[in-house]
Parts: sequence; structure tokens; C-alpha cells
Amino acid sequence: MEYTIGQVAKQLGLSTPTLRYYEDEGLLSGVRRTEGGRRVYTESDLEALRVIECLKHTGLSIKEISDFVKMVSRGDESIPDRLELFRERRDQVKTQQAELAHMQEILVFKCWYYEKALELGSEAAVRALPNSKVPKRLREVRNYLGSFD
Amino acid sequence: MEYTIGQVAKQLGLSTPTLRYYEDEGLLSGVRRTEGGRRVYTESDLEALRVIECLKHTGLSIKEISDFVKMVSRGDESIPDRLELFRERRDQVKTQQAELAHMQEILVFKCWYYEKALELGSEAAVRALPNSKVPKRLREVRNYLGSFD
DNA sequence: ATACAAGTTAAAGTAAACTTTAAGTCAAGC
DNA sequence: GCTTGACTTAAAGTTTACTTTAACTTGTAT
Repeated sequence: MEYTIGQVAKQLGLSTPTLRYYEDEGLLSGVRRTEGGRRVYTESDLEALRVIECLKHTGLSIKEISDFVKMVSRGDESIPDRLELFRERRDQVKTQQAELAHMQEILVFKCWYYEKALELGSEAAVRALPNSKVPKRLREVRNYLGSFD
Repeated sequence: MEYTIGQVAKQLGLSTPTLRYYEDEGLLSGVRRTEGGRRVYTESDLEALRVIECLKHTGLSIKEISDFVKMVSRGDESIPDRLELFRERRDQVKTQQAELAHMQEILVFKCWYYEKALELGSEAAVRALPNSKVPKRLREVRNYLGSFD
């Protein structure tokens, strides 16, 4: 199957200027053109774009992704470098996941806090609650945050 | 305990200009000053900054955080709004976690892929492997990504 | 008392990742 | 054959979140 820039944009949730921008920045090269100069995306271009989206979502900048693409075009010789890049990414995402889990704890505490405030009629009343009235798993977060809203 | 701007910066891993910038943007108000005009941060300022960091790390922009701070200063009346904000954040982080887990699968696949490529001497050799030679839990990702590097 | 590190302000500068604009070209439907 | 919507380019503009600069003041250590 082959696609126009508009169809690809829709599928990936990107805008058409963004797709052109990615090409300008070297994230995608060798996109075929029609006689009239319009881009024609193949299934394989879509696959490349999916990996690009993955790298983007795990925190790589456009520049770093373009460096990766350059590696790819160096062929098998760059396999060790690419392995290193993906290992780094994998480890970094693990860290990110731990951090996000911590943030989630804070948010869960905050939801409890404001539900209680709504129930009791004021923040002050929630702050005045003894730790024994706070769900066990939220106590640690409460200590970490202190008395702030 | 009370702290200078430099001490706070160190503790939170921010720069001193960033702390001043946050104040300018309304993320933190009422920071006390010495006679000579220097900022004095209290324990409670630190707690506020920890919540700000949490909101930032879960994807809120500076503007959105400043809107939250404005809510706080409206007092108990804004509790329902604040509850809604934290519920939204909590749900959004859950989505983010799912997405990150998906990205992690891709990265784990890529690490396997390049380890295998290193072992076999080329990418082509890995691509040529039948699905039966691919660890079970990685097969789905392999199909999703297709044949791209 | 004096040096100097750390603080102060306002304003300008930066980097990243797009988005918008302007001026046109292409191709599908009537 | 003509309109219209989707495409093309190059260049300028935008937003976000800081950072840097410059000129100055404060407070601590010798």
C-alpha cells in the first residue's frame, strides 16, 4: 500500500508540515515522489516513522533521532553503536517509569486529599486529621509533601 | 529550617535563575526577603516546590501550574476544581504509563535485535530469522514494527 | 576594611519543535 | 476546461522554558 502525506499524517496523528519538517531534518530520507513532485509514502516509510515516534516518546530529540538515522545508513558497521543507543534508551525508560510511578503516588494522595476536603468542607480539616485517619499507603507521601495544599 | 536560593536550587536540582523565573511566573508567591532583599525559603516553600515539580513532571506547563496556584489562593472554594485537576492528572499519568510500557517493549525488542545482529554479523541475518527463533514475547513487537532497522 | 562569592534586577538571548504564511502547482470531479 | 482541495517550496514566526548578560548590592571570611 502507498499513501499521500495527508493520509500518513492522519494515521500517525502528526500534521503534514511536521512530516515535511522531519524530512528536512533528516529523519526520513528517500521518500519517493510522483511525476508532479508529490510525496509517496510506502509501508516501510510508515514503519520507520513508527520507530521515530517511539524514540521521540522515550525522550530523544529530533537531532538525536537524525543521528540514529545516519547510523542506520552507515550499515552493519554501526550495529554496536545502535545497540548502545537502544540499551541506553531502555535503561532510561526504566528510570522514567520509576519516576512516573512516584508522581502517580503523589497524585493519588492529592485526589484522596481533595476528596476528603470536599467531604469535610475544608482543607484545614484534612490537614488536621491524624495520620491514623490517612490510608496506610498514603502516609509516606503525606510526610514527603508536608502540609502544603 | 530556612534556606537561601542557592541551597534550594541544589536540593531540587534546579538553577537559581529558574527559581526566580518560577516566582516571576507566579508559581511561588510570598517568598520572604531579608532586610537586604534576598530571598529566604521556608520548609513550606520547599514543599510547594516539590508539588510544582510533580505537576511539571506529569506534563503540566508552567502556565497550567500557575493557574493551579491561583486556584489555591482562592481558598476552599476552589477545592472541586483542584480535585478535578488532580483526577485528570492521575488518569493522564496512567495513560502515559501504558504508553511508556509499550515503548519499553519496542526498546527491549530493539536490544534483542541488535544483540542478535552483533552475534550473527549482520542485520540481514536477523531479519531472515523465522519467527520461531524470536523469543515469544517479542514476536508481537516484531510484527508491529515490520522489517525496518 | 576589604575582597569576593553569592545574591539582586531587567532585559535580551537561546534552543527545540513546530506552525504559519505566501506564492504557487497538481490532479480529481463536474 | 475549470474549479477546488491537497499538495509543493522557502522563509519567517511562535511558543515554551529557560539561560545569559550586565550592572549592581549584600553579607561573610580574613
